[in-house]
Amino acid sequence: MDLLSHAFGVHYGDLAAATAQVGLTTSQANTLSVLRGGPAPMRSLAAVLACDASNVTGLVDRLEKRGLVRREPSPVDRRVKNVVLTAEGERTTEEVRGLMATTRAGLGALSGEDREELLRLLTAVFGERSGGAAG
Amino acid sequence: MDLLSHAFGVHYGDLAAATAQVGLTTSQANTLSVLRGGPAPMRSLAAVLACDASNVTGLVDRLEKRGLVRREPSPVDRRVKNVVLTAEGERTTEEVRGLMATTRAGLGALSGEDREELLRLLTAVFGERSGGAAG
DNA sequence: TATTGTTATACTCTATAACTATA
DNA sequence: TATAGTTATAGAGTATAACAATA
Repeated sequence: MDLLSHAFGVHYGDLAAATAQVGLTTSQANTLSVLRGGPAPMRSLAAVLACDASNVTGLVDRLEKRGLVRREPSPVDRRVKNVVLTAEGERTTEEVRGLMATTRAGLGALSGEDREELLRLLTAVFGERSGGAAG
Repeated sequence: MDLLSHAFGVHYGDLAAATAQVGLTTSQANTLSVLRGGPAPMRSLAAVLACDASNVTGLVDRLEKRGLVRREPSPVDRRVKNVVLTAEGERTTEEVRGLMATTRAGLGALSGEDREELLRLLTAVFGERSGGAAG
């Protein structure tokens, strides 16, 4: 358990460094990561991000101000606003993913077998991965 | 990598839930966790927690206000204040550890062999664990 | 009536810069 | 001069409560 905590701490450091490198917070990067799966209403974002809806307003405000996302009115429900990645938002999202993929050298050093084994064990403990929600 | 992010997200949720259950934030719990290894000057805390020293002031302020830690003047350097866990601080720290140990059912369901294997792989990727710093 | 998104408010975390007491 | 801790300030994340528009 202590080892798990340590691993998570290291990973969080990796993530914070990668996102800071493109001028984002981890929450902002996480939001972009969710939107990589397609547009989502504010309310859905709040559910996936496991935070209050009022929080998403500010989060999207800041991302929108940087031109990374865009609010679009829903064609079917005038209460709803869909949040969409802009072209620059997509680019930035992939940039963070690229940084994360190359940061942790130890992961690349694993043999194919070991990597599969790690995947199996993590899935057994933490369940299936669903979207791209990073944390 | 997506799987790693997912696992970390789940683990962070576990940690946030466990700490919230005793009325702490993850940063506060993390601070207590570090102090479990013994008293530490404000400056050392900042180094271990990887944050600015000014930050630690507020962090310790709030923990002290709740009676979980205590500031003690260093006998050898009058500039230094050592932060020490109080009895209640120790109790709370162990409570969080207990909650974390029992929360993730999948971990307990692993065989002894699998657990050793997971330990080996995580160490290979993220390095040795040092203290009890959770994150 | 219920739901979506927003605003107002408050607390925590975080960093930078300036300050004090001490070394 | 340099270091330890604090304070002032600011921005970001977070939650609760109240609100307008829409369903």
